[in-house]
Amino acid sequence: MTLARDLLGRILFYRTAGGLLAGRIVETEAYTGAADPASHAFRGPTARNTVMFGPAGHAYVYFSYGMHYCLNVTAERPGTAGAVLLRGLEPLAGIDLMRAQGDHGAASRLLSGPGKIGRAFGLTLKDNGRDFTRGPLGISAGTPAAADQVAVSRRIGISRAVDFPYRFAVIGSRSVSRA
DNA sequence: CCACCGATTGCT
DNA sequence: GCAATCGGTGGT
Repeated sequence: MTLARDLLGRILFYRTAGGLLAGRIVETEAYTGAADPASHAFRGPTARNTVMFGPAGHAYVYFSYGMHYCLNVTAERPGTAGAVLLRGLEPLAGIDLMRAQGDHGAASRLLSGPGKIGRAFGLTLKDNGRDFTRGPLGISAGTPAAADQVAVSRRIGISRAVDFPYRFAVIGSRSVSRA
């Protein structure tokens, strides 16, 4: 849970063949396990959510609505499910490469949503399970968001556990998926 | 094997 | 407000 808040302000990067892609994390959501009906891990381990039950600091990527790939950072120790969905980032590097994926909107909106992050970064299931401390995907320190810059609210797009205050966003950022 | 439905997005 | 699009999941 604390990871979701702590990731705000940090830098997600991806070293691709074409160049470096990077963005400042400004919106996240926490998902846990058996105590969280909205989590993919709620009903226990399955082929899809295996990574959520593994060690912290790995990428849990899932295919959504038949067309989007969404990225999470695992948050707990082996055996305990937990992940943080990255929902919004402010583009920092590789904006031209992100646009090459087909989104030609304003730069500040290229990564304003979990599906958009997957699209701009070219994420697929090949990225599922990647270690953020090793390999092309990583997270660097950045400048952590101050407590008074963080808004806590309900998660978006779920139908169960709708009142859990597990969404964290940097106040005022134009790269947050929605107000 | 089959039917349901979603941690979304973009257009009407 | 709603269609697009399809694999994961759970029940028959």
